[in-house]
Amino acid sequence: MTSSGAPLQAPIGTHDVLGPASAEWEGLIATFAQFAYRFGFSLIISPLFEDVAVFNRGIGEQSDVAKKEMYVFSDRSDRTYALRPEGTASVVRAFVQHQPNTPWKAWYVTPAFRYERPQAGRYRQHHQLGVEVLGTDDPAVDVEVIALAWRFYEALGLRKVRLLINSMGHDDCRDGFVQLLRDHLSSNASKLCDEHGRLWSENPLRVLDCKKEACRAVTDSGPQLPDHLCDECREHFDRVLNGLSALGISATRDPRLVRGFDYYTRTTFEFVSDSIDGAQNAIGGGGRYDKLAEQLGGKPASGIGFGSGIERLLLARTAEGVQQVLLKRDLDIFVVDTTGVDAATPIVDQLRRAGYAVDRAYDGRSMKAQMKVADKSGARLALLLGPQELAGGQITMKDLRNDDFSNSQRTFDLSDLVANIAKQLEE
RNA sequence: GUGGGCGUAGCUCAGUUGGUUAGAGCGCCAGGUUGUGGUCCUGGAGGCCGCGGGUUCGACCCCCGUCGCUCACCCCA
Repeated sequence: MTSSGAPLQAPIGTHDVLGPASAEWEGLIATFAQFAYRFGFSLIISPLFEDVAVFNRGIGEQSDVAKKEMYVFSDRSDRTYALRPEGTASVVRAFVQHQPNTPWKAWYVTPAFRYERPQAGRYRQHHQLGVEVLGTDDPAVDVEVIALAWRFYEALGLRKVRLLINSMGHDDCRDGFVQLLRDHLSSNASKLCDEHGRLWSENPLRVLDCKKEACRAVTDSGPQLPDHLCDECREHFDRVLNGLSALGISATRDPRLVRGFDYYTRTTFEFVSDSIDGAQNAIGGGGRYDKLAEQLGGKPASGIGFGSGIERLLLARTAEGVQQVLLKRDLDIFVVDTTGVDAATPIVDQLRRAGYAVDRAYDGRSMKAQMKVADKSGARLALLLGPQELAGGQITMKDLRNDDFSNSQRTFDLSDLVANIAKQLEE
């Protein structure tokens, strides 16, 4: 279990994002930032690790994540921290700590860590982007948060996404339902699947989520969550459903949808991609958490949010064959210098200060070699500096996208450089 | 935590019933006379064949272990 001798590599279940993949990531994140901005959210950056209590009290000590998937560690002063396993708890902790004016709308993009066996669409470090709204329980906010996710997925080109939605109820009605469910499970415990036959009493709601036939049969015949909502919760849920419907967002009610964290109340929802085979088809999810701020030691404040896994969004995009380019980051100019006196450096600096994206070759390679690099860089223009140009105070500009080699370049005085480039790039 | 598949150059992969200097394509580097890219041609660099042990005269190939990758179960993003 040591790393001695073996070549260093990224830890199990983690990966480096580089090359074309990083451009896709950059585009995805930029797109989300744009949507968050349009919807009135501001970016929040909070610590990657928190006092372990933030997560234990947040997502629930009985949840699988808290029990066996968290990266917990002690620092040199023996404080116990955990790497964030999800995005919401930290944001709510920050809300409690700083007490910003409400409603408070924050968006984030962050790594999340869970100690699990990796497989397709599941990693020990994955990345989420999401939003949280605190300080209001207006159903219009539920609708807005879901709509943000929905419109974002649309912008990514995803078409095979389904929205599943449920209401967990609030305090009393939820607790009442759990009691009924507990009674039902208790008298049918022998019929449950192996795992839940043993564990149902720890967290009865989880049994609803079990996909095994045995558990399904038992829960089908038992109490149903939607039948036990109080009048207020029912009205809230109806307003959410109506609001979505008014926006043309179709939601499928799923009474079994309880989600993995204990903090959810009322609205819960999940986005699944029908293009992804296998179990990792949830590309996003979220819900309302009206007690979480209190659980983290703050004043009562309602909240709702959603998070989406970047890796799974990309998986879904690939599965759907989406070719859409989200972000173009082509270079404007590539500078080739064969003068031997590094004439490129001040030119490159001048052009970058003028706002152009500029790169150059290094190591004094041959003009042919530098031109090949220029070609591969994707730059629109190449600037050539050789002994001839140097002697005459000139520079040669070549349009790399012009197929006609003989007519693709011209030489002019260095003092006319920026003006000529501006003109050329306009075309 | 449990099970299946796989680990040969930077990447994708060949490698004949175990037999001598381990190959290809792509990429990379250098050339193809006079300072110029995308096609083409030539040459070159680059591999403890994941790691350790075993069987054998001899192992990339067979056996065991180990590490890693991958897929699935569980759960989730």
